[in-house]
Amino acid sequence: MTTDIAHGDAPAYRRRKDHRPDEIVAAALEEFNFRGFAGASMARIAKGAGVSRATLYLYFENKEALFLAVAEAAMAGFTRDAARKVEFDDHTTEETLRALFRQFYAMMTSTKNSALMRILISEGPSMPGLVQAYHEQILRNGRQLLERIIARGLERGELRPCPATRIPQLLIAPAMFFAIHSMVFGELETLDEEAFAEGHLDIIMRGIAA
Amino acid sequence: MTTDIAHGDAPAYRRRKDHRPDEIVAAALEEFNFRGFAGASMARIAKGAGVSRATLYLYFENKEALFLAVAEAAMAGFTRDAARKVEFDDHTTEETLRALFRQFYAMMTSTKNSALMRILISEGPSMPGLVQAYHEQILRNGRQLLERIIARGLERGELRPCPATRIPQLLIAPAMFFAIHSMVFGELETLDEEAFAEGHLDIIMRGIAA
DNA sequence: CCCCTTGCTGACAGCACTGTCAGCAATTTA
DNA sequence: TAAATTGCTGACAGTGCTGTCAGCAAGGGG
Repeated sequence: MTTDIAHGDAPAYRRRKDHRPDEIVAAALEEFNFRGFAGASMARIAKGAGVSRATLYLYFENKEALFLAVAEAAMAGFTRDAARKVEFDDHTTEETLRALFRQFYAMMTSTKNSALMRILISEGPSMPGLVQAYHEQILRNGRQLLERIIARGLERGELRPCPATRIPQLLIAPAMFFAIHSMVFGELETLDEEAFAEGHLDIIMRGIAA
Repeated sequence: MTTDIAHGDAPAYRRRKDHRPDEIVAAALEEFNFRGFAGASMARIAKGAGVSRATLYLYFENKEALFLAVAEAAMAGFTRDAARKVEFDDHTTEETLRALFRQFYAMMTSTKNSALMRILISEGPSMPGLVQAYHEQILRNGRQLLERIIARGLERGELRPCPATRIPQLLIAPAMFFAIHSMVFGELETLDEEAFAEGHLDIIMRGIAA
């Protein structure tokens, strides 16, 4: 009856102390993403992780601690991915931005980041600490990277000084829009990522190029 | 002790059949926005509306019906505001877009629309009907309006055919980004709406102008 | 002034979910 | 193989919430 390898005396459970946390966090991410914090049920998370409900409390103090662990893990994944730095010394600003955007679109549309964004938007008001952590750990670095690229572009005369070069968020806004649009309306109306990203870069480069 | 006008025999409640629904919906919007559907409590909504919990069930069948009424009301408000049509026959495409964007930013950053967006993002996965209604009632019209403006701009030779003119979402993406950014990070980092909108228009016009 | 209609409420039942705990059984050690 | 360790579970208590209902009282009609 159990899904075990061996026939015969099937054990009711296996002891797998070091695999549990990740499996629980993964199941929890899905549940929190779909139902939100309040709507999530520890029972469903346990089921998803293939474990009893009480086990969750062996690894996480309570529901909120598990939630924070999920968010933390998603953020860690984000910064880890972003650590693949964009090398831009040898390239034009356009080439650099193209590479950055490509990487950024891939990251933004990953299911993990979608979940993280949804969680931030949904639970932000009741968990300001989470918002602050995201802001400090992720947004700040992203903005600084962008500012460096822009500064270099201006210095080299490849970009013109304009309102947009003073508000780096303007440059990546369409990518975030795309991610959220896909997340919310993906089932109803699929935007072509390739075409969207290409149009995005096109409009940006024409808009800020010298 | 009651907050009534007259002293003396203060009535415990007043009968106000025709004011109740709006007051309940208003209180519910706030609660749903802050806590999400699952986290919202009918007791808190009742308190916010200055009414007993049982009264909610006189006007709305259950929590979900109240939630849908809230969403419906927010959407109605949205389309009503948008009905102030942008007259663009006599103006250049840039002037038209400028007027449209100004109106759009005002709408997007209103607390009502912020709440609607948060609700859509949070509860969308478990309430696909809501997403579809928003998509049909609001997004479709907005996109068509934009497409008409773009078509006229191309016709007049004020815009150049480019990827962005084929994906109208690209044009308004920064405004939606701004709304969500303000909603989530408004307390930590305030973007200047005026400057952002100006930069947005600047970059767009340079990007798609002929 | 008194009665009738009905908007509104307090109290009740039922449910789902969180967090806990004694004890079972999978695995390790001797 | 037998004993010790400990990862894991089923069952329990407690809580907060939704939806219901008999009845009170505000306001209108006679």
